[in-house]
Amino acid sequence: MTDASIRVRFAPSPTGYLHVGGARTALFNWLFARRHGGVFVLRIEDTDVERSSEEMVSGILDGLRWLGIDWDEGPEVGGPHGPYFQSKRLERYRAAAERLVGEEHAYYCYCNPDELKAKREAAEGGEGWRYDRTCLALTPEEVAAREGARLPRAIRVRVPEGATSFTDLVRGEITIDHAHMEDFVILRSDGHPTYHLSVVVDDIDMRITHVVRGEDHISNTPKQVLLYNALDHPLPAFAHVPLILGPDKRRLSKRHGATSVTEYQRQGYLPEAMVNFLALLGWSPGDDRELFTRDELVAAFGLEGISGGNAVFNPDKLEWFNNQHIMRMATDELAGRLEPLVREAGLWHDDLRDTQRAWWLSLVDLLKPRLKRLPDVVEQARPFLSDVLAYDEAAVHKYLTPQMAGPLAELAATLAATTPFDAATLEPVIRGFAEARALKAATLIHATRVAVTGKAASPGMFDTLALLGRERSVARVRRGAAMAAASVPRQT
RNA sequence: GCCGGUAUCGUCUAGGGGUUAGGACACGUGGUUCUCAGCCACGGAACCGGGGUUCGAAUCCCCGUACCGGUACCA
Repeated sequence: MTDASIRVRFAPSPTGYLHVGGARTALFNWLFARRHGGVFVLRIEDTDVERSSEEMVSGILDGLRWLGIDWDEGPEVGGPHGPYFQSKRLERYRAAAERLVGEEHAYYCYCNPDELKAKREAAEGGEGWRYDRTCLALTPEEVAAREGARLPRAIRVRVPEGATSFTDLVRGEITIDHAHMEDFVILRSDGHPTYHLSVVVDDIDMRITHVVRGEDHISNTPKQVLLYNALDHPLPAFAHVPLILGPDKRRLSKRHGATSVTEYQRQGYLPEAMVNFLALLGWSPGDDRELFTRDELVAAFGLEGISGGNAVFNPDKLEWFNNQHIMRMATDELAGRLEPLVREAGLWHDDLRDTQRAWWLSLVDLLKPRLKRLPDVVEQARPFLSDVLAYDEAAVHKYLTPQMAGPLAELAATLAATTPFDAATLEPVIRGFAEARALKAATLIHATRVAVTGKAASPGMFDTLALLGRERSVARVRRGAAMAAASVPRQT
């Protein structure tokens, strides 16, 4: 088949928000489609009416959009093989199920679900029990009686003797003996299809060529293969990707902390970083590259690179990716993403958009390598954006000592006279100033830092002063001098 | 229980019949330096166990073990 004919899909069930596992599956499908110039379909599997909801659908769409995973067919964009909500395709499933009954690949089952459940539980340990085919053995009279009594009926597949094999692109050939497969329900008595039916009917209708999904579906695949065969339709290619686990190697769940993409968005992760990180969870380009742009991922992606084992979600590495992507992002773009956060913190003023724009960009540049997450900008930019300094008590005590009062006061005067007020000019001036007073430059700089930022850590002092400007620098150093003079020497 | 899958540093992984088993995160130590971050260098750290095949197994095969998944009128 040609590349352009490749069609893949992501088919989430809207019973929760988009979690990282689903996002990773969506990403693999999307990367595969984009790599081959194929089509990426988004389909909502909302046949479980009890657990599905509209809000969840929009949450999932938002999550995908945030990650930059766009779909060629699906909700909101439509497409030639819609509708893309399973709840709107019920007739398709019913027709398929009835067809299978007509062709004797399936049969009606009038068994009461509660009774079946009881039988199941009554069986040895409740495990391994298979449907006893009560309804397959029904005589025409018995069937007529049940129909006459208007008993609700489900449709079950008549699983033949034998075994089913299929080739998984990640794991090779997989075979399962039908002895371990019961006559599974494909249409519930309420007329809704079960997953096995709807997924197969839709994948056929939507011309899906490659089914790329989580490993949790691997055991279900033989059932679906049976359905493809019964429906007389060729199989798509299957690729089952490993699952994402928590640090305890258990399947990632809420108790491991944040599991929804929205949560990571909220915490200040870049979608670029999330995508990069997720792509490398269970997939490898085959070489030593780690940092990828979206386009580079598209160019490098292939199903062959998917590994077999499950992968533990490592938040430390995600954070590293985030910092790396922040550093690589164009300053003006980063500034744009930072703005809402700064605004929210009450530190924004509109001059930063026009007259002060260059200054704001310089600040962002300075902070770039220091941001692990976007919100880190608030505390780090605060000394630059506000004149209300929150002095770190320990830092004040350590560096704004009485003996620094004099030097700081003099430094303020020196700064007031330094021109131009830029880092290159300030550095020799300040170092010379310290030397002239037999002070270690470091000592003076530390004191100046606390005076000017209130903290023990900040960007380089000369850059900091330059960015602050002469006026604010002088005022803050003066104030620092006063604080130093007023501080009580450590008693020992 | 039964069925299926997986197994390389703590974690993500590359590799794969003969390699000093490579990279990344994290960690540790240095360096750059005014602090922090970043950056650079260095370091510790792995082929689940047992059999077999082979001149040679971490790699191929079998068994075991562990873990994950499935075993529904959930998806």
